[in-house]
Amino acid sequence: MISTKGRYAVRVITDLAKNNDGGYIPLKDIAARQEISKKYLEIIVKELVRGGLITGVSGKGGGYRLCREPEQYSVGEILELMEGSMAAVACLDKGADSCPRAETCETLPLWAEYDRMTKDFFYSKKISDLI
Amino acid sequence: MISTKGRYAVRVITDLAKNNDGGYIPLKDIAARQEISKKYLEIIVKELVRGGLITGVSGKGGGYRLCREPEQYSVGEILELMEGSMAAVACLDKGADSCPRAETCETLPLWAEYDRMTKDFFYSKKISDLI
DNA sequence: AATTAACCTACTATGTCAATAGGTAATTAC
DNA sequence: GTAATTACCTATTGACATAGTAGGTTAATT
Repeated sequence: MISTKGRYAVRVITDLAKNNDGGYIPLKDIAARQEISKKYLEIIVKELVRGGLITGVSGKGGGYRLCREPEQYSVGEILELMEGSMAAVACLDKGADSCPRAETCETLPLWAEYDRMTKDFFYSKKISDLI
Repeated sequence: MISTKGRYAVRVITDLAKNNDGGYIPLKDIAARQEISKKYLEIIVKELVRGGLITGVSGKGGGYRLCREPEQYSVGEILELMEGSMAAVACLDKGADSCPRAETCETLPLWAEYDRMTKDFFYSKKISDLI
């Protein structure tokens, strides 16, 4: 299940795209529009900044801004950044020591197919599709 | 992410389908073949029995058996039984009090589309496809 | 009666989720 | 230079889920 962090992050990026006026948008405004606690959003935007998806500027007139055009953000990369991984099962997670049963496992191909489908879906969805 | 309970349950059903000889298969054998702790599998098969997917018989010569043909088991129903739900996001979970922002939420249609795709995928996959 | 195997209740360590709290640093307006 | 604004930082917390383990009881067969 997709966590609030991932979902809220997509909403933040969407909000920034929709309300872009060329300047910086304070988190306070995003929190108000999206009806999400500003305190919790801080955690999320911090990771978005660290991941290079948005930039922040302190002080009066400061706030956050997208780094690229909305059509260049895929939902997939946002989710992957926030959730750490988009793997459907532990066996397919990055850094998962390859299971000794992988060769004979009858279900692994199923999970792999689902994993591929999920990634294809979210990486092909762009923020511009949501506005 | 799909939990071990869900994944192991699919492996149990698949194992029962593959090793069906008309009789009952003791959990000990399944545990040995699948290399999963018998103790943990007990929890899983108990739920499969309660959900009406398999039947169990105690005593010598006892064990577990499928109730239907392998092609009549969808992976989706197994996962839904074990995980309690297959909802991709909390907003779409059964029993979720409908969000007041549902009408205006820009991301809800995205999650709903993903949710549908996931359910379609797993409900169309049958155990017979895995053997 | 002995054996086998399902069935049952309870417990537990670990980790993640979804936040909250309180403070510091940077930038601008006056 | 001071006040206001805003990002940025560390730490903590309660609730819940996950992935099991432990030990015992009932049921059926040989």
